[in-house]
Amino acid sequence: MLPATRRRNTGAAGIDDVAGLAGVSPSTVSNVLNHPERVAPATIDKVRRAIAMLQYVPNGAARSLAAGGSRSVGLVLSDLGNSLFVDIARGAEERAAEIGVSVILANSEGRLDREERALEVFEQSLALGSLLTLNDAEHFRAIAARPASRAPIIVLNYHDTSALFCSAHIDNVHGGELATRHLLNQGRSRLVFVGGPGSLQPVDDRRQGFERALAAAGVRAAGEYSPEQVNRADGWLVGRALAPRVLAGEVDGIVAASDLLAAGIVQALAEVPSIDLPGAVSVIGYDNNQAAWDAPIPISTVSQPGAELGATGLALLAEELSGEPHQHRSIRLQPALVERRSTRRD
Amino acid sequence: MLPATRRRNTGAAGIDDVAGLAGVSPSTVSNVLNHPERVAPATIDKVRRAIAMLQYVPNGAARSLAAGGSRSVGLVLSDLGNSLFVDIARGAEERAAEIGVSVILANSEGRLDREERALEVFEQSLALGSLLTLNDAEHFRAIAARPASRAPIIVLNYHDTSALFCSAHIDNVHGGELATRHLLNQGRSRLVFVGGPGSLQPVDDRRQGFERALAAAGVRAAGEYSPEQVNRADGWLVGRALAPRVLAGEVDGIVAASDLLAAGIVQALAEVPSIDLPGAVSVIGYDNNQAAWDAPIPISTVSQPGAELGATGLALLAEELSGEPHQHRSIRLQPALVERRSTRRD
DNA sequence: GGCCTCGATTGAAGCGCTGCAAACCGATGT
DNA sequence: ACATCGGTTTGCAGCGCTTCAATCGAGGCC
Repeated sequence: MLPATRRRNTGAAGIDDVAGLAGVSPSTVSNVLNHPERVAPATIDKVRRAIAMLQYVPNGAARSLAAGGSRSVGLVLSDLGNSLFVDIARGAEERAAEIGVSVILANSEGRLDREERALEVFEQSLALGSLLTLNDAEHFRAIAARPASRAPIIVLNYHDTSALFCSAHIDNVHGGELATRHLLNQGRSRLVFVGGPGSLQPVDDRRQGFERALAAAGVRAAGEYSPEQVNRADGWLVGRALAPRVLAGEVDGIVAASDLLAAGIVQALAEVPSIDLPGAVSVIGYDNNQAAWDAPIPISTVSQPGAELGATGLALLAEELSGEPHQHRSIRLQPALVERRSTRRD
Repeated sequence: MLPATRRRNTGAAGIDDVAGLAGVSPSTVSNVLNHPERVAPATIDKVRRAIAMLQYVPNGAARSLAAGGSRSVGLVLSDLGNSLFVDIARGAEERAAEIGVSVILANSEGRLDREERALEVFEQSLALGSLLTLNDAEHFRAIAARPASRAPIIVLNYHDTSALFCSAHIDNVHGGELATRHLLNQGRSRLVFVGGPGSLQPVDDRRQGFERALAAAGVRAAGEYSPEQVNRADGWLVGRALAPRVLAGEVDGIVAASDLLAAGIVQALAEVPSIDLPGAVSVIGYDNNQAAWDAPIPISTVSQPGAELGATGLALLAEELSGEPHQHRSIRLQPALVERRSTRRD
């Protein structure tokens, strides 16, 4: 077991040592660090030199305590394996750098306990605020029910009407429509939707988009499938189940809620030699993951502006922290269709 | 621009409020939080109730300051897009949970400035220590040259003999041998190695393994290629260059330093109809990324125990923090061969 | 019954830094 | 020569918590 804390008195230089060496008061050293504009250039120089000489590293805890806050924001990601979240992190980091704060990350694996734990850690390290990616109503409620934290939370990748938080998300309903309309435009009319557990908001929204697009076109769905998960193995199973229906001409287009799912489906379908893909059936995925790119038959998909989502989240946080009178709001970003071979009818 | 700090006096409950409500002294509340064994059970109960009632959240900065340290460790990852690093994070988190600390992540994108910045942030938030993934000697030197930080640093995915830090890495030389021997065992003898910039230690080690395996078999290499990067596009270019040599029978096996590279090569080769793959040429990658799985022809690869690497790093850190007399050491983990279709000769 | 012991509790002293108001100082205006 | 005025610098009072020595009280022992 680790010792509860580090030893005190690590012999490291403190602000007083720097002040002594530079021949100024500790306050001046502090000012050099935090409000250089108030300090005469010559003094800044002296102090900087002393800092370098002593290899002084300010104690962040003391700083945060005295100042009442830090210069970092937390970002809780629900799936590091999904490039969407990596993009979110990149976008947030870029925007953070612009306004001079740093981003610290945590990985929740989509588990509520870990989401809460991460928020707690961020709060305790006095983060200015936290961005949290969420994808399910139950988690949202749990987070909303938490004792109001000191620092604001921005919810990403989830939308609701409660206005409890600022939030930003990508329009999955529209994304679902985009994918579905793409197939309809190619003359497909016997479409099925394959989505994971309906409790995941993004998946459910995509399904709604699917239905909406069909309704607009006056077409009836040829079915919906809900595997337990949205991964490749489940996609493969669904693909197996779908193969006979494709052969029977009952299904000529498949809208999948994720690229992994789509990749599994394509793989299963490709194993049946008599199925011509994409001739007889179009498959479209969602997310624009590497899986879609890499597939034997590159898979059409809907790409999400992850970096923009991260940047937007950070901007919302900055806005909320700015001190201006603030009204929670929700920003919606739009996904885009990416056409590849799995939906090309030559 | 953000305000430098949060407002003071956020009306949130403090330890004194809890103490007041529970009818004990602040010290006792602190003891309940940090040394419950010193407090009478009945008192613990009272205090816990008061904490819940007031939704008290201890101020981490004050805690860290007073205690001289926090309960979290930092982990700087160089490429969130590569599943190896995600695995490292998972392994480290799991091990951290076991010993009751939390892991905070930062993404360096393999850039030195960001590596340093992240370490700084971790230090300032008084992390117990940091794990840092590194992959190039220049960065290693820069980190080693840093003013000695308060908290220990463990280097991951890089090895050296300096014993400046504890470190853990995966034996890339052996991995390279594994890959190469696999091709040799299948009767391939005209092998080329395709690796990225030699400055990347993992890539260079894999190349060494390649050479060592050839030397042991008494075979001469049919060439080495060093694209700028180790991504798919560069792989594709190399594949193009290699195609005529494959057709001419000069090359019958390709050892690539990454799966992305291998995927690009396979793609380029597959575009030449007269090349039989894997009949005429075997291709093997490295990393066991999704790219290898997903490829039109699934690519054999070398899988790395990323989670184990992360867990090992955390164990080393715990050891170094334990206070026992400590000697820096370096742990080497072994990769494993994963056979797929790209090297199957039927 | 008085004295000692030991677990439980407490008061006070910081942890290292920042913010603020007061102090300082050379320059300017009259 | 003196009051005034910005730009600089400084001393002081905490930030909210932990720690440690000191205190308290209830048994236990002779």
